Amino acid sequence: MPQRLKASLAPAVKRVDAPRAAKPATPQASQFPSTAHDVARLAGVSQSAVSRCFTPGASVSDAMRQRVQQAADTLGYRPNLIARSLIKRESTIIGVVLPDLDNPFYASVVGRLSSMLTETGRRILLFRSPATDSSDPVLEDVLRYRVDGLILVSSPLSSTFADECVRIGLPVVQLNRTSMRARVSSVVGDNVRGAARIAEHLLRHGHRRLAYVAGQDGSSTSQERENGFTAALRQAGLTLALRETGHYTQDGARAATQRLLSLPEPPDAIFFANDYMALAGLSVARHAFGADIGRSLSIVGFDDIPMAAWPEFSLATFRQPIDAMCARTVEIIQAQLGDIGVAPQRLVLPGELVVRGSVRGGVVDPLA
Amino acid sequence: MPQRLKASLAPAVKRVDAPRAAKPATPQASQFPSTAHDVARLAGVSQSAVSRCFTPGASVSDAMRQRVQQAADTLGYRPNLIARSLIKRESTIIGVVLPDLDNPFYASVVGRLSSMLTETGRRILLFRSPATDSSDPVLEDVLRYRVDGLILVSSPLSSTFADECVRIGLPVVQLNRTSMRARVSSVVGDNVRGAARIAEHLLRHGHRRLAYVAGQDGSSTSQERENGFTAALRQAGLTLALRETGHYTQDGARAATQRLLSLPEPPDAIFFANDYMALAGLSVARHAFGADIGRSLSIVGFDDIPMAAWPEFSLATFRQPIDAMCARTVEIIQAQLGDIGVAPQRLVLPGELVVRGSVRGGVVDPLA
DNA sequence: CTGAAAGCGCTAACAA
DNA sequence: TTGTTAGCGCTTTCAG
Repeated sequence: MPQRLKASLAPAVKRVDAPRAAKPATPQASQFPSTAHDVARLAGVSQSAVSRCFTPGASVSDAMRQRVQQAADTLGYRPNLIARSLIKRESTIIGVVLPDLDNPFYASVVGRLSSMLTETGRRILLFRSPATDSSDPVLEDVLRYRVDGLILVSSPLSSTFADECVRIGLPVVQLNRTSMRARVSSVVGDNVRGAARIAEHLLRHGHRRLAYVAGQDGSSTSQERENGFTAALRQAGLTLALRETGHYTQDGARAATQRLLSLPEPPDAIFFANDYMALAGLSVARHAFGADIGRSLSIVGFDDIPMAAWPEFSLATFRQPIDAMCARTVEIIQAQLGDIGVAPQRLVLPGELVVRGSVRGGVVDPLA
Repeated sequence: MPQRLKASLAPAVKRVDAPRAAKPATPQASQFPSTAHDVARLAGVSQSAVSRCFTPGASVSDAMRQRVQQAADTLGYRPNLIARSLIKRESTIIGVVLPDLDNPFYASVVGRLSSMLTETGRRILLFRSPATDSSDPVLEDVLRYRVDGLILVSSPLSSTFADECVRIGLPVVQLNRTSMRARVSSVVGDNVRGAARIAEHLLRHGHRRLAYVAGQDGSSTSQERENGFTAALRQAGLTLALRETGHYTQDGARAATQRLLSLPEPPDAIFFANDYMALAGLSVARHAFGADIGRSLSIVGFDDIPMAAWPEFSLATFRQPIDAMCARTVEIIQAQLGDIGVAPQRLVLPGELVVRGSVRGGVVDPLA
């Protein structure tokens, strides 16, 4: 609501109860939200009394509360949280930065975070981090809003920026990503172990020519999964045969799959850095290359998004404990909110290998 | 950043340049964001000069700009948008209310809205509307944040609340939903026509026992689609054979599909109120009932989310112009922001029937 | 219990 | 061009 008629500034002499800017004759026409002052005037009480009536633990007489309540109702008064946060130094809004809402995993994360944060009266202010560039400019922007906390979903964080957040006492949590250098809390699934479990399963079922489709180079998540995967291969005396990057997009995954399967010696198993890519890859492999998924070609993802379980895909994957991850994230924010300077936590939550029909040895859906 | 040490309030005598609250000895420990005042002091200029340096069109000398810039840099100063919005009466934040981020259509909408709004420096404050109850309590909450505009994605809006928004001059747009009574702008696809096109196609290909799986009763979108569908049937001398409600959820859609296909005389075609439900329904029909999709049973959705085109589903649908819908929505917000009291618009954007393999007469993917 | 007054960090007249 | 000043709407001492 920008262009409110500018009230002609009062002269140097202070005028208590100065009349507000002239309002249009028609009362229903563009008015503006009424203020505590308006309510106070109507109720014939002080403005601070009004404030108290809207403050949980304040001591107000019943009579006062009545008067104020009624005046507030007739004026449609709603406390201005912007003004409140200025003085309370607490905005009740949490900045959430994420790369992409099209990935169901992220969408689900945001939904859960929103629900959980709402329980303590907080809201999400949404920001998108650029896929490739540094997200520092975005974060710079977030800070201007004086958010109470910052959650970076799968988004990068420079250590200088992390330091800045520490300096100003802003709780920050990286979710589904970490930074080696940045001294901030993070909550991630057990990427190394999960990827190793996947590799072991693949090896156990006779796969020898394995490919990895990375997400974004530079993403800790993708790197850890790759590390866990290749480490397990190494342990078996093997190496990663092929490697592509899908940029965490479905287009990227399709292109990567196409390149892999067009090779003279294509892989006999592909591990994608997440389900979102794996689904796209699986689909292309099956329909564009006629691959016999789960037999001549095994496909595995990571996350266990709902669609992975659909019989159309029956995608083997490593389940991330998404609920727990979100819960822990919110808890860390709360904890740091209450007690500044608590040491940053780096949580690694266990997941679970989910073997399905897209890999050898997987349970084929009896209904398929 | 709540518990800044409360500065002991200054005595009645006004003290210019009053010292701030004592800061911890360790400068890197919990400090707080520096203010324009801090910068001014360090640079040896007035606080308003600092403000000017961060105001695009202000007249500031180069010397001044230099001094201030440097001081600001060393202090890591960032203008407090909360404070700014208080005086500018403009928060640069847009409230977005939506029921569910799990539906890819909504997720995509939010992503696009976010991108488009970001171009004019606005951010999204996210709210979830309850699926069933009135969303008025949520909206009540939104208003406390003094958002510059309000976008309701597929969410209900009472006329009393709509009036309230008009009264306070808040731009509101309903996206993918309308209210008969509420006097607010809305942007929707051509639900009636789209549904009619779907019915016509189905009838033309010999279907006679048609079912509709509604979204949410009370949702204008679901109702319009049903109306368009049944109207087209009526025109052909038919009526809707069966009707279920899927509550816009995949579980609901699966249950509805199960009920329909368990009937002694199951439908030969099912029209789901959106793709999100249709995909789930299609999957269940195929795998749990062995339905021959696109032959003995046709399935159609609405929206044309990306997955509908995947060969696994090849879901026939009516494409909603999601980009245009988001763009129009943002434009309306902008327009009302600039000129209060413009008449509410009710846009109905044309869509396009997308015939695919899930219906008779559909193109079967050659690669399938 | 209530009101007066100060001020959160900022912008915007206005005067110099 | 720059500094002074008066608030934006609210919370919070501090008196009474």
